[in-house]
Amino acid sequence: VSKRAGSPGAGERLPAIRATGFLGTVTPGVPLLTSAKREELLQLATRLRLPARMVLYEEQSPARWLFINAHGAVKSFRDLPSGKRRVAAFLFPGDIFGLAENGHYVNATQSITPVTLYRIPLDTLAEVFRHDPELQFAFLCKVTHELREAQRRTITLGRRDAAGRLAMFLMMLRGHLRVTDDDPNEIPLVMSRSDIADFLALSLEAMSRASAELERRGLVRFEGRHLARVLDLRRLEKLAAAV
Amino acid sequence: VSKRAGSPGAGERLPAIRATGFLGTVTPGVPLLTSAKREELLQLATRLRLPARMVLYEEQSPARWLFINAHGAVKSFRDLPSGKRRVAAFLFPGDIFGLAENGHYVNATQSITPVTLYRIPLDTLAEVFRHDPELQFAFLCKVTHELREAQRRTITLGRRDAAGRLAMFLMMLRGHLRVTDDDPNEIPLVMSRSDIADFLALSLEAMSRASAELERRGLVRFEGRHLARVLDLRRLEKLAAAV
DNA sequence: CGCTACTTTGATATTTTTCAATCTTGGTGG
DNA sequence: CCACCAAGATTGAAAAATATCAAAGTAGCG
Repeated sequence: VSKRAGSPGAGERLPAIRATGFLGTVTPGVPLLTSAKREELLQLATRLRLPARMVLYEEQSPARWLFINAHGAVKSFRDLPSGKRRVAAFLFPGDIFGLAENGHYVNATQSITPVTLYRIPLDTLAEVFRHDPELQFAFLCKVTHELREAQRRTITLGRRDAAGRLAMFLMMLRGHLRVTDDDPNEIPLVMSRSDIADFLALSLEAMSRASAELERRGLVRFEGRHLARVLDLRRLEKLAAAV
Repeated sequence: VSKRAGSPGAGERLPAIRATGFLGTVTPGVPLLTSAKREELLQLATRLRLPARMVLYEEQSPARWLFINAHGAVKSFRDLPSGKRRVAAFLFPGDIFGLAENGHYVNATQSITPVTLYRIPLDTLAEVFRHDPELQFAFLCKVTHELREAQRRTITLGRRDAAGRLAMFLMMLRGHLRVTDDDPNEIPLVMSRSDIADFLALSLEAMSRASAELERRGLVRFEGRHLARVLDLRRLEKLAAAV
């Protein structure tokens, strides 16, 4: 088995697709694809390493590739006529993006950190799906997984209170931590406050006040701009769950 | 080709799956499944006819079937600890529901009107997917389609103004009208105001005031509880698009 | 060390929620 | 056929929360 384009660093190989099965047949935590299948996918993909703040594609531009995030963070967003911006999703390693609608991307995407991506031509993918049901099934599970996350988020946004929304966001990020990460109470915040505000549909100021409130109540401490330390998980969970 | 369980009435056959492809290869409006494939699906499915207000399954209950809506309307929802209810989706003919997470349904579902559903055992479906990539692909497109709708909704909910949210909802419903329907300006509202409020994450009162505002501004007239007549499509679209 | 971008804080305005009461409508039974 | 009932829907007034506008404070980076 040859490694293409040199030896990727740790965490930069084609990652397991992050998802849980929808049939109850897939055990959580078990990768959806065997390593053989992943190797097969690799043959189709081009690896890209890109710096932070790079626009991957624009809203409504013609869709040619599907992307798999292997390392780093990407945001998917839309700019509204009013000048507001809504972040549709943050994409972490193991996440897929670039699913299009009638041949056009729906959201714009931009790297937040330096990223490593695998890029697969959509027509190739369609062809592969025709011949490889197992591979397609992995994608189906993944998209289903993302659909559930989107629905969950819908419920998040239904909340009135800014602090509760932020709590849900932090718990969401915490859920994305790899088990290998050192301290599960340290939540890295790769994105800016402004990005979080756009994600939670809050004004930047409301977002800032919400984080101040979480600190005041002793649930979380924000250490610098890029780390949230959970101080009282029990109460943070409770706040995130409620409403 | 035999019709099982007698001759279904119009609109109660296994419907085309409502979706647009994500590869740009599927022409909008063209059914994802050939009639042969639909017939194949039929062999696996059980047809159910149920009255209005029937609970199809509870939140977090073990998932055994996937459902395809053939006729009528269903709501998918979650009840929150506070007693509030959030409607995750309204499901119309051609919609699929019952995608589970680790073997359990995520939302509860209830029929709004009398419905005709096709029910397919999940394990059967998994088996079929293994052997029939084309059929699986139709489902993949459908789930992708629903993911986009969920993301769009996320943006809807990000709006502050109740009237704008209601306008977006009405435009969404209008998009679901079949081309065969008589007057594209008559939007049937099968669900209650309360359901709409739960869908838009508004209080019932705010919902009511929002509809009053749309009427006052001459965009829509609500004729009885179950019909919205669009009076000024241009301005309604504008209101729905803005922000 | 200073610039620039990002973030926080303060005060006011706008909007929605909440609580309470009234009004409609559709269905039922006398 | 009509009156009544109950669920659903509307309206009003006060309370709570976020948006907005404005200004000051921080931190990262060259």
